[in-house]
Amino acid sequence: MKQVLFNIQRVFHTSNEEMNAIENVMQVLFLEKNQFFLKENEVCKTIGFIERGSMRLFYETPDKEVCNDFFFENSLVGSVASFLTQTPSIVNIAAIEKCELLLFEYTDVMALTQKFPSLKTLANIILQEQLIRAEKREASLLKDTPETRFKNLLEEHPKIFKRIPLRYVASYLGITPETLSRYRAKFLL
Amino acid sequence: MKQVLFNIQRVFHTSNEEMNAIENVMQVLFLEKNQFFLKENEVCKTIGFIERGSMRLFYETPDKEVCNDFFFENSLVGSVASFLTQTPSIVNIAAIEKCELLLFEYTDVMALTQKFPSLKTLANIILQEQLIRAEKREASLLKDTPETRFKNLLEEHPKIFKRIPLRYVASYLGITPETLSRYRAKFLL
DNA sequence: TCCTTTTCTTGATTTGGATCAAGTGCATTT
DNA sequence: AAATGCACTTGATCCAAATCAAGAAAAGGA
Repeated sequence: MKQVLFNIQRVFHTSNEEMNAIENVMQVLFLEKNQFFLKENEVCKTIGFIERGSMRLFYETPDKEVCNDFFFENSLVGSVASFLTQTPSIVNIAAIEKCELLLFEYTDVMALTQKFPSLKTLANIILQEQLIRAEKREASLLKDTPETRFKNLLEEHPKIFKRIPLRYVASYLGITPETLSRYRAKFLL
Repeated sequence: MKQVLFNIQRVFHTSNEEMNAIENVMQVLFLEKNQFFLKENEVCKTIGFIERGSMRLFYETPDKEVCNDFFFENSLVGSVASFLTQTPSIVNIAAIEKCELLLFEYTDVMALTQKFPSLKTLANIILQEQLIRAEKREASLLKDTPETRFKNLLEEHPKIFKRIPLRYVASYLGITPETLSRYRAKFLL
């Protein structure tokens, strides 16, 4: 069984019937490095779970790309805002490494949660996690210095530095690659 | 009838039965200037609609307060993340001006949306707005310079400069009061 | 009202990170 | 193995905003 499904069952104790229903609507998608999952102004029609690989969420601006988030195995990927409202996305999402994704169509997700109210809990938890993540990130961008953000990221998600090109990490921290390089030197990384 | 209820009905065409149900569980709360609505580490047990007044959402840090958002008439106030999960909040919310709020308990909201599925649409829209707001703010904090953020805020929400003490606005923009003061002078405000 | 306190402004100085500019290391291709 | 192109590092300079330091102006309180 797919890793993600296994974890869903382990955490949410979904019934066999529910698991079957989920598996029936699920699609598998492979993405090559740098391939897009979602482009700005497109509606996010499917939500994905990452089985293997890593992705990044970013904004295009006239002069640069701004990287806003990273996704790894076992996490949800997509613009929750665009998916829920079925309106054009303001963000882009692309693969950093080769990825294997499990996809769920909007209509299928709605039908599933309609049929199995208990799955709504799962949907709600996902939503809440997004909100909490956004709240924390907003706070960090306002109250922490770039150097503090670097140290926090290093402590909380050291694997990011192993798997993600540093220019994306720099963008995520809101600094230039040069500054990130200097922080790394300073902290003997 | 309360302004907020009037607007809900106008936008969502809620039935009389639904409006009565809403009014029955609704409580009114008056807050004095600087009074807290929600403190860090408390669970956000009620969600409020502002009938009159203004409020701010902020974080405490060892050396300073960081203001993250403002609320005015006709908007929802509370930590959506804490309210939905019924877990301790990481933010504080307090009145800036005298406020009149309409309160809804968590259990009442759940019961209402259970009984009237159409009200879920309303709840979902509120949630989506939060997500979109957070997404945009995150993007702005990463990609815009402080001066650009100032100009955007001035254009989109000029009333903030009229009603909110400038030190809170500075904090919201992620700058010092001195810098905000200089921007204002520069743009002849 | 006057007095106190807080908030906002203005000026001088400092500083952290950006920018500009080479250079180094690594992978991919030929 | 040489050549080409990226990604990253390192150094020098510059600049926007922070900090430090007085004042001026508003807001509250007696």
